[in-house]
Amino acid sequence: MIGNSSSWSRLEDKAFERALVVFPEETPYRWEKIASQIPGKTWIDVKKHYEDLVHDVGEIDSGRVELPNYEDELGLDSAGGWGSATESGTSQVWFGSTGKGKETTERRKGIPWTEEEHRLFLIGLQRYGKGDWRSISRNAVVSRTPTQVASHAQKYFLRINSIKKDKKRPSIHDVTTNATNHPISAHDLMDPNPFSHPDSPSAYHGFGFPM
DNA sequence: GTTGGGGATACCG
DNA sequence: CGGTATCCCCAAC
Repeated sequence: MIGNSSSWSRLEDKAFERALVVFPEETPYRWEKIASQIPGKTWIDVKKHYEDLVHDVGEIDSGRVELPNYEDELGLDSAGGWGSATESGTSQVWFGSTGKGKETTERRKGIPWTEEEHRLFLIGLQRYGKGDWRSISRNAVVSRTPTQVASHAQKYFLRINSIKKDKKRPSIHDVTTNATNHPISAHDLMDPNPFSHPDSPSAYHGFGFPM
C-alpha cells in the first residue's frame, strides 16, 4: 500500500478544497463527486478528510483562537459558531438601483458568505496563518478576493473577541489566575506549518501578479 | 427611530 | 499589501 489513503498531499488537498466549492452541501452524491476529482481517493477517504478538517476548524471557532493576546480558558464551547444560519434564498444582493441609478462608482451590495466559504476561510487560516489573505484567497477561498477575505476576517475576529469578552465578563478575580495553568499548548494554531512545506504551488513567490 | 450585523471601501503605514 | 476606520444597507429590536 504505497498510496496510503490517509496521507493527503498538498496537491490532493488543493483538489479537495476546490471540489468542496464546486460541489456544495446540497449536492446529491457529494463525496462521490468530490472523490472523482481526486485520483486514488474513495468517497470514504474524502468524507473522513472533510470531517477531520471540520472538527479541527470547530475547535478554533469555539474559542481556541490563535490570538496570542488572549489566553482563553473557558470550559464551554457549545456556543458553536455559525451553525445557525442556514439561510437559503435570503440573499438578495445587488444594491437597490434596479434600473435607476448610477452604475459608475456604486457601492456593491455585498455578497453574503456561505458556510462553505467560511469553512474554507478557516482552513486557509490554519494553513497559511492569519494575515496571509493573499494565499488564502488564492489557495483556499478561491471564490473571494484577498480584500474580501480580509474584510471577512476583520468582522470574524471582531465577533470572536466580542463573544469572548461577553462570556468572560472580566473580573479582577480572574487576573493572571489562569496564567498558572497552561499544561496544554498542543494547539499551536499559528504553526508555521507542521507538515513539510517543500512544495511550491507555482514558481512565483510574490511577484508579478497585480490582482 | 435606534441599534448592530455584515460586507465593501477609504485611509494609513 | 495588510491593518484599521468608516461607510452603507438592512434586519431586529
